[in-house]
Amino acid sequence: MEKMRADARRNRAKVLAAAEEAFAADGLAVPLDDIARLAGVGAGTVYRHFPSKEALFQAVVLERIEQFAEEARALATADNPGEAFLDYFVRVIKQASLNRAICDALAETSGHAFKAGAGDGFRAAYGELLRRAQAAGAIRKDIDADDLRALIVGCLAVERYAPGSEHLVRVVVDGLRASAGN
Amino acid sequence: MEKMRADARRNRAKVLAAAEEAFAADGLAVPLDDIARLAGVGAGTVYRHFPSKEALFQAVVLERIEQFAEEARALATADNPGEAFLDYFVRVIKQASLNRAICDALAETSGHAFKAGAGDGFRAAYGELLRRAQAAGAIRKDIDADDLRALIVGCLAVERYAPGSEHLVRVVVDGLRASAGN
DNA sequence: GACGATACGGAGCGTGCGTTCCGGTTGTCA
DNA sequence: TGACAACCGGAACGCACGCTCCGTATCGTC
Repeated sequence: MEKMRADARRNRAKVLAAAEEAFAADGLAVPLDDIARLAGVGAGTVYRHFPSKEALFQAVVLERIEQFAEEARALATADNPGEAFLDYFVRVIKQASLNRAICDALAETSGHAFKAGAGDGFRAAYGELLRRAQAAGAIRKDIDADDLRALIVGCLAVERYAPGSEHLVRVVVDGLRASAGN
Repeated sequence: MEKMRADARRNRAKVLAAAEEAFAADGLAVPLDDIARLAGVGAGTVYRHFPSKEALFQAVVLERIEQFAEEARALATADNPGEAFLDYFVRVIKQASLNRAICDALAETSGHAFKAGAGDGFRAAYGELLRRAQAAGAIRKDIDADDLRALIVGCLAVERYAPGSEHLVRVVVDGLRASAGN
């Protein structure tokens, strides 16, 4: 991984960049040949660097998910936990809706992808944000971190079905406030 | 359609029944050969009765959608428009979440399916329910019928990601109440 | 019962995609 | 600079699926 030949390292980077772009545009559905062509590389070269299309997808996506986790951790000490949480919730949805790779990754149910602890940092981070907002009395208490992820997936589906309708996310946000149900 | 041979009519019914079951279980993704086998019929026979897999899917799904529309029309004169609307909203989601064919049909974006007026009865029916509930001051006024459909699609995504979590639908329901945002 | 029309079944075609294989090329190091 | 190992490209394989084709079986009718 470090003592790679120069061209190998170069090609690996090109593949990653191409995959990032292609997956962002069309999600996991993009054919691997398209990624290879976009990278200016043969399909075999992709497989020399990544054991499968799925692995390449995860390599691209995990980095981005980790960015989300980082953002969440930075907000963990915010003055207003309720605001911080809701802003974060909305921002994640807005960002993810611009990137089909992230959508597909978050919606991944079968678990064969991020089961092995990957993405857990993300979960822990927004879970903490949620807990603080609930403790501050800003967010209803009958939901947990997993529920939240499900809601994010749902909002992404809404955004995909009716692009650019942020007021629908606001419906969910209003439903999350403590004043609503619970 | 009427002067069909007896076996043809029989096989058509068998195909429809099999398709209903298979699509309900796995949505549009189910291979057509599976439907044929389940119906005890060759693939060619399916194509004699339906020009394409998509057409068969619509034949199965439209009937069901029309049931939803009927239900909505029956509720249009209910005493409490707010309650009637929300109950209907929840019931549609609950029913649809048990049937992947319906989920796929409702989430259909590309429009090549129900564009030609099909399913418009459904839209009109729940639109009317929504309008009455809004007029009664029970539901926020910044959403329309299309928004509602998007929310249904979102709730179905939630239900698919986290099966059996009805309290998440309640989050959306609470967000829809007039007391929430608007 | 026999004949024409109609319908049936399932093998086969075309396509798209993930993955593998291998002859040729290129980087690296002595 | 020569030689070996690492690497590359892209043709080819296997598989799945939508759809078609055609020899055969079945139905309706006289």
